[in-house]
Amino acid sequence: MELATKYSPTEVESKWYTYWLDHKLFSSKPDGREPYTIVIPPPNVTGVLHMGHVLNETIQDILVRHARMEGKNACWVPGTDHASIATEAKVVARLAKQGIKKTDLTREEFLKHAWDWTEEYGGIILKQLRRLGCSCDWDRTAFTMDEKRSKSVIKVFCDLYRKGLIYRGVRMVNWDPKALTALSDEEVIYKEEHTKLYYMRYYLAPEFQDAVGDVEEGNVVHKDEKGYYAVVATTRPETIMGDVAMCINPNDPKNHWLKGKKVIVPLVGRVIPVIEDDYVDIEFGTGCLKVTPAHDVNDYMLGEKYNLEAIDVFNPDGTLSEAAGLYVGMDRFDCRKQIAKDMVEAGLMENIEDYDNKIGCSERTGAPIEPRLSMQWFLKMQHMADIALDPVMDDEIKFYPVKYKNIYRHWLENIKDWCISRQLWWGHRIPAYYLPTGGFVVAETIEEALEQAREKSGNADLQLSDLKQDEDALDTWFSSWLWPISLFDGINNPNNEELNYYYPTTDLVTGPDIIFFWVARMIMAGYEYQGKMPFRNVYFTGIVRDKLGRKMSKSLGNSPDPLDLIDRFGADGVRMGMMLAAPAGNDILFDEALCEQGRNFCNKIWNAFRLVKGWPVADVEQPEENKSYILWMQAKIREMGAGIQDSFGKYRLSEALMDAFKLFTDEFSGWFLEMIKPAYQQPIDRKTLLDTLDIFETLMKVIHPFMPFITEELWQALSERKEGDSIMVHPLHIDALTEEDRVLLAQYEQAKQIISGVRAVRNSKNIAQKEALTLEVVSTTELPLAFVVAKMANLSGIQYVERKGEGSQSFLIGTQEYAIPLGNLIDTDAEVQKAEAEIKRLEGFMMGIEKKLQNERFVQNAPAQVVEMERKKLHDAECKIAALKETVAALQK
RNA sequence: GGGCGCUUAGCUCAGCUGGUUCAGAGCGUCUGCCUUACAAGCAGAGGGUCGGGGGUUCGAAUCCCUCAGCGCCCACCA
Repeated sequence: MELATKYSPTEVESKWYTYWLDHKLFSSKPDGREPYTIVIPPPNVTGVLHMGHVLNETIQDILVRHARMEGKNACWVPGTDHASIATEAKVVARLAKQGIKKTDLTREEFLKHAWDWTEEYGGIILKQLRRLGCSCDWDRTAFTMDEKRSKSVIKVFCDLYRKGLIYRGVRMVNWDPKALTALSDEEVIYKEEHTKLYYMRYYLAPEFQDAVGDVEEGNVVHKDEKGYYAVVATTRPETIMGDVAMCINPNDPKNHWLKGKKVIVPLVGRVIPVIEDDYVDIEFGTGCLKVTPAHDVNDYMLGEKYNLEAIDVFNPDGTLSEAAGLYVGMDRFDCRKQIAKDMVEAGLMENIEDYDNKIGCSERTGAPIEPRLSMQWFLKMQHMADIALDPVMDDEIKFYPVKYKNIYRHWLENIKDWCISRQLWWGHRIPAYYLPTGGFVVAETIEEALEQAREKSGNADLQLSDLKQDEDALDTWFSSWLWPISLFDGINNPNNEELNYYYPTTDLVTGPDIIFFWVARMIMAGYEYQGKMPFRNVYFTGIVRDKLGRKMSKSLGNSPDPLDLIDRFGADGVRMGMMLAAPAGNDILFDEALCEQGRNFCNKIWNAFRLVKGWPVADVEQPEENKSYILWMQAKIREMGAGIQDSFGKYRLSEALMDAFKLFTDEFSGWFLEMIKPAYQQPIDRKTLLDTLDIFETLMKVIHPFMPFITEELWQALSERKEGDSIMVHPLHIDALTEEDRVLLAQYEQAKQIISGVRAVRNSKNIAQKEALTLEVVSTTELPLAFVVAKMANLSGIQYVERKGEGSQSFLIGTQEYAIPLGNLIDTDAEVQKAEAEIKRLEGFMMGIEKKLQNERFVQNAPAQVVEMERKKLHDAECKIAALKETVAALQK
């Protein structure tokens, strides 16, 4: 059958993926083999595949398939994350389009919509992973909110509560006024913003106006016709309604005169005391700080310390509350403008300056965070940090690249308690139940809660309906942190067979952006609940950027659709394109041209296959040369195979791929196939063909982790295979390189250099490959691989001569001279010039070495072999110069 | 404001504990080839005083200091 000259991936890919699924080739069960386990970083259940996924999942698939080719029991567990904030926001937005407000729905009604949405869009991304070729054990597909995972989360919450690690309290938290929920510190992103610094006048209360009197040197006193006043600088004038004090540093000479005084909050008219605390930075602004305990963490701290009232002037949505008294109902930012305007008009604004400020924003909604006092649930983190730090610092868990160890340590050493409650419905509902008489109990089920409640209250008549469950849901990461355990049901069913076999998992592949959200917390949960690490290695990927280094974004339109790329270049091509650009830990500058290279490589493999399959076979004795070629190719595979294996061990996947690419393209296709290629219309002997097919098969296995589809296609076509058989269940064994291999490889290397030398002469003289040439070897020693050189350089003969003939163009490999008789094709002048230039260069080179060797300190201090090497270099250069001089002399005759 | 990392060919990067695997790879570029596997290919070639400056050393891309540029993480200066 005629095969097309171009490889077409589309049908091949869908054919084999279906085949793999039909024969459950990705499925894994505990057995006697060494396990290799990866749990997928669960993508958002409603997400769609983007380039970041392509990178991440390709790496995982390569690692999994590589482990499988090593004969390990590879298990890649897929799943999705309920992503509470993101999904709830999407559902809210969708309902809004239908004219439905979340507030008009009950919790149950809302959750019904959310589940509908999840079922409708959920799992799309998992389907897309199949297009990429991901070899996940799909029967294990999990969801962070499925029954087992939910039960695990609740169980862990109760356990931590019982251990006293979870507590409930009113704290200053990061409030997202758009999503209307509290966030953890990690969910706040600081953004540089150009804002204003407002200098506002706080007049002294009337009873202190006359008390100022004479002030000592160094005080900065403000006074106008309305009296004495202090100046406070703030970026947030809209919070003045919450001002309860003004604070100065006791050691600030310029504000000494304010000590013990009271001032009037501008516009508001409230009289507040001047307090003193050295928290205040003397250098900033005027050294006067307005204290708003309800709206700033530091002010809150001051409020606690000095027992000040906290006036919350905002509603949850960021509008001004009744408590503000002024501007009620206005948005906080509109209010800022308005208040500034009003204050200027009232003559209360001293000055307005431009100011660059960092604003904390919600990671999900982008809304500026409002520090807000509220009742929340927290997890104490010190204990968790204590158990999670050492394993990473001691390399029990290895990070690639290692630089993330430092970042990890810094975070753990400055850990703060984790706010785990979210004012959301989509998520795991907090298993706390409030009693009608006050207080609450925490239990895995409402029945247990009732029991506890009856005991706690001493009221045996309490009914289920008397209990009210906490309205809040848990932070999404409170379920993700259990993922490596909960996927094997290790929380509900401790010490089960699966858990004992697959846990700890082997590798985790993820982005450094979730090192605290997820990686660190999984390590905590791993040690807390299994007493063991959750994974042995963490491979941090880079961020996928466009080829100009810009982040991929919808607004820039620089983010290609992965499925479109797969359609155009094939999944194998896209995988290779992505990996070529992806050294570990570096950002990836993605360029479509790399996928083109991947596609071209597929085509190369395809055509090599066509060639090999097209040869007629003869049952004749295997020629000696062919034996040699095969021994060499096998040695080459052992040599480069070791390098590839080494790269895998260091997670340098782009290097492993590059080596596999070079092995196939240069060594196998460029050299080996050309060596064994029979003469025109001649058959190949059976033994050589079989050996070649065997080598081809080995190469397919080497490449398989990177390009699963084409390698399966060709592996299946290389010989008769049984139904259900696959390349992936035939492990790849590469023997270690032997001493004989090394000798043979060196000889072939030399032969290749001679061949390239001849080709270079051809090129410079425009001599076609078809035209056979004679090679003169200026030596009496025979070339060890003359037949290789003769075939590959198309030589009609090799002559061993004492000196090269007239009209021969020579070249040097090391110190050995070779020449090609060219008759009158030689451009004498040019050759002389070239030779003389080279002589000059070598003479300069020699001078440098001589100088070095004359330096006694060098000869004394440098290791003997280095000195010896220098002497050899000197000698070689002398030989080369001698040969070149002879050439010049001959040319000039 | 603290901490970390990066700067090597036109582009993307490799160069481990200083010395012939030290100046490399892939892509791109240039030249020549439609040679019966592949022009999505083959053969060959050019291209970098290893960010600047200083130091240590017999010897520095590699170690130290410093400057410049870029990037990341953390942090309550309102």
